[in-house]
Amino acid sequence: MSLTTAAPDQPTLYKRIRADIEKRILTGEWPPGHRIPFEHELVARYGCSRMTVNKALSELAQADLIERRRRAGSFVRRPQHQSAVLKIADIRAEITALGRGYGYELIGRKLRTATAADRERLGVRKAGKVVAITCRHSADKVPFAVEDRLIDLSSVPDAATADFSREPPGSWLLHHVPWTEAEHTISAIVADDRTAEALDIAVGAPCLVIDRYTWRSARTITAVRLLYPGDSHRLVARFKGG
Amino acid sequence: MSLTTAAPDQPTLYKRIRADIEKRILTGEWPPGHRIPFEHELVARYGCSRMTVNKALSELAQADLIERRRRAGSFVRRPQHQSAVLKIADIRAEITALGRGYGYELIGRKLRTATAADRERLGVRKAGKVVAITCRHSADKVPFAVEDRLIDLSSVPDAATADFSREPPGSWLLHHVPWTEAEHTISAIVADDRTAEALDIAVGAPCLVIDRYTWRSARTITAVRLLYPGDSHRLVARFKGG
DNA sequence: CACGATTATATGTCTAGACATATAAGTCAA
DNA sequence: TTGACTTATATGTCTAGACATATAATCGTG
Repeated sequence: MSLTTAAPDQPTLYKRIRADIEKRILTGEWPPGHRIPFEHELVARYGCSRMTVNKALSELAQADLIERRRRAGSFVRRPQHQSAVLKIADIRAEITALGRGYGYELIGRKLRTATAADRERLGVRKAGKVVAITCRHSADKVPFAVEDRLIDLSSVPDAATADFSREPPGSWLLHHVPWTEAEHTISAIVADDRTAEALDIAVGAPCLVIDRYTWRSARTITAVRLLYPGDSHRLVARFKGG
Repeated sequence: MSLTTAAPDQPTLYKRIRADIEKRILTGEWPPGHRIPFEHELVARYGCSRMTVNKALSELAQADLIERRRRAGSFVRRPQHQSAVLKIADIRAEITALGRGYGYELIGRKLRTATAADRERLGVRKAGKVVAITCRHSADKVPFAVEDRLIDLSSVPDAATADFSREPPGSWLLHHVPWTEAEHTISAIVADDRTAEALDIAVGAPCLVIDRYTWRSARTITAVRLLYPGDSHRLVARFKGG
């Protein structure tokens, strides 16, 4: 072991500049609207080139913490309170992350020409073929969620022959259709007879509903409705901003 | 009007490079795991300096579309399906965005020393002062949501004297406490007597519940519970990734 | 063959310039 | 006072280099 103290593992300069400024914004020292120092002032303060401070400021602008205006300068933005990052994990991953045993059960699978209701659910015009799947996810043998899914076979032909009796359709799609976009709608209902039975809860008990509609470059892939017992399941979203 | 066609307003070079690569990833031409060309290859292809392609690749890495490994290269990442951006707007903004008339009504306001229940809800140890507020938001005179809020006065002393009879506490806090962090929990319940009356729905009807806990550099600010009629209100989240 | 040392290489960061461009601010005329 | 024109300036992008650093691949040795 050397006698000289090892230098603390300093982050790179541009990261330090970014962190310095971020701290002042987050603590309120530089409130919304405050003009942060010009690039050339930061260059002087940190003794580096403009590209270095530019990289720091560009990243802050990308994170929506500051707004950069030509000729005017860079300004602290007002907090962006309207968006939160909601973690919607794969159900299997969610359950195993809780340290519980994952169980999957296929309840029904039908291959059919899309009905009017199917077409509306998938948001398509043409009456192509679809697969309708109903299944149940459980944690330690206790029902965790029931899934009701429609897959558009004109976009994912392979789904017609996939074996969903072992593998959940969500996982299968994840590995066969990369980089989709999706829209989630969250609502609440009370359990009807069928739902109550599937989830092993009382009729009239609250259920949290997640409807997910997934597409890939303007092509519909799948529409899924997930029903969770409302008093047990909780979705947690964290975000930054007022 | 000139006879020469105006040049299309080209984006800058690094943006074009980024878009080119992004397109190949999103269309599946370069699937997850695919090694994208080395920086020096892109330099040759686009006839620019390395800093330019580096900027494009760095942004793709920041967006989690690619992973960069020293000595090995840059690789297309697997889709990050687990996070969605959930828009949780200010209720007033949400209602006016729907083109409906916003209404606000203060139901109750109490200033008290934190009870044990208050302390647990706020996640604090000490029994300081708090304000408890109950209010209702409506759209075109129809109840839209009821709010039940607790504000920690040791963090936000001004809230003790703020007038919440006209301004909703959410808006007030937004303008007085910038850049907080928050955690949302979403669940479902059925309406009890009081909730049913406040929302003008039937007892036993489903309600969507959002619990939001807000802090600022380790200091609790506020805890709020929002109750929405479950069959009418819908939260929409969009995201990218499988 | 297993394992440690060496080397090659792709990315990470940085510099000291350059020109482009949007726009705030100033100037001047109607 | 108002509107049109000019100018100054901060940011946006880019270059052609440089050295640092992590690590995949290779080489040597026991």
